[in-house]
Amino acid sequence: MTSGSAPTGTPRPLVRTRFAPSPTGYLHIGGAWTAFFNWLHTRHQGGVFILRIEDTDRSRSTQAYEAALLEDFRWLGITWDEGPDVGGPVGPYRQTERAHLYAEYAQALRDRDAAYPCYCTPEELDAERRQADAAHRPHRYSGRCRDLSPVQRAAFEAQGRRPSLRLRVTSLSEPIVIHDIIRGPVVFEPEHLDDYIIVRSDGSPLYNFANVVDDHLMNVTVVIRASEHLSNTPKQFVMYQALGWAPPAVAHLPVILGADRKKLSKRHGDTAVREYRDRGFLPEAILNFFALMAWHPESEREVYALDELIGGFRLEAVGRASPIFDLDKLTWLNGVYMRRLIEQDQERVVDLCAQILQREGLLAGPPAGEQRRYLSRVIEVVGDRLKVGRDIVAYGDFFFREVEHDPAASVRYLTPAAAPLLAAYADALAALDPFDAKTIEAALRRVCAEAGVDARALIHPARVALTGKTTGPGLFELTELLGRERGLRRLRRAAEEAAKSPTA
RNA sequence: GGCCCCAUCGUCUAGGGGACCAGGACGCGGCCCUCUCAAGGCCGAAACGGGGGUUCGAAUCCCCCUGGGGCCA
Repeated sequence: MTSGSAPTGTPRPLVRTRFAPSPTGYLHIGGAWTAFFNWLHTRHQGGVFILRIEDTDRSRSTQAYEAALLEDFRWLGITWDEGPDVGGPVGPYRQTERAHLYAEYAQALRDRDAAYPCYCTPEELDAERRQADAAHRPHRYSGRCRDLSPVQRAAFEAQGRRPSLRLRVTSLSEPIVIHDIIRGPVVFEPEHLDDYIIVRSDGSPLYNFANVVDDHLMNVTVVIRASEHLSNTPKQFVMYQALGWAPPAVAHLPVILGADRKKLSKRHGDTAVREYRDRGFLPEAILNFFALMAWHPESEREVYALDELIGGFRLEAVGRASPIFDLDKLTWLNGVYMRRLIEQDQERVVDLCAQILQREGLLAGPPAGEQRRYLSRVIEVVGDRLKVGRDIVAYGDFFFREVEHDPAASVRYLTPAAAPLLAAYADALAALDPFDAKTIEAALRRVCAEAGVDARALIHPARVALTGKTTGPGLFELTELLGRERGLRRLRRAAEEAAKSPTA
């Protein structure tokens, strides 16, 4: 920034957004997507993105999950400017460390009589609800504690009752209109609101209260969150009024659905970002894929660099309909990025595959030296079959362990007719010099020509012999990499097996 | 059950009154390439949920219905 430049006119208010996860599990695809749209909008506007930890549910929140959350965001490349680890001017950034603030504003509301203590027991409230149900009326709190006298309150206290705190919702006849950036005006009739609890009898604040206090104190200017919170918005709107604060702008994103059109959950398979990481997905592919749900950048392309996404992002243009999570498309996109990476930054692919191979028990530890070069060659040979990291196992496991013949492949190709061909081929390879893809191919074709058979009659059995499968990398390349010794052993073993195989 | 949201190919989407007998992508099918599988190339099937309006004209605007979803209970 140039120090000499004079500011002109009113300074543009800085955009401040936040993502506020609960550390009760691993980062969810839906949460990551929501955070990403927050992040895109903020980076587009040159604003500040805040990470706030909503850990008020102490029974389910853990430090381990919080650490995992931060780790997953870092892995994705979603960075925050203020948060529990980096701090910031409006901290702390963990709700459990902000208890004094909720207490302070709860007291302020009480002092102003905008909130009142409610002594109803769960049983009494339950009875109210059942009555409403029986009468087929929507249940709202009766408000029986709304106008208790000091004497009545003292009497309840004397009984040992601990009050919760309820917001006195001034029942205006005016509808509440939320101007949602994505959805436009959304109207809520006030009679559906009741005096809701903002602090439990144990003193812990409820979501709609803590959230409002935090967003306001953290100067959040736009709340971008999933539309499952849309019905909470009028409650919060009333809260802002009670506190005398101006509410932030809101934008409600649609909810990501599974193939059955239900909210994406564990039933649909992997929903944690971490699981995709473990399967060998690339963060840049995931973000690119995220950008294609409920939004689409400019042109008729699917692949976008991150700075293009930031440059072109428009919150108002985000779709209102819920997208279905399409794993096929993510996998395809990951393949696009993987192929590019093999060309441009193979070391990253090596690291990715190494981790997966270790987890599968196919590598003892992080590969170094000769082993690393070998893995690198395996990746080249597997080539564009590698769409996700895990494919290294599906296509290249035989490079790291003994072959196991797939039964169906064995029945089909390791036949008595193939046995002499495999044996002859093994003999030919034994004498080969040099031992490379080119000479290997020539040797195979020679064996077939001498036997008067099509090359396929040997190629397919040889692949099964060497890899155990009917699909995979080119036979000659993989044979070269496997090496003469292992190649001969596998071919001869397969030749024996084929000779003993019953004729079809 | 109450409140709210949503609706273009199977899926992600473009489109915002005439440019649309609706474009792109994934997936699917066929062909080419080829030692298989991928990748790549070419071709193809595939959608405006229904009904009323408004308008000279509606995928686009309005209403109703239907369907789906979310929240609360």
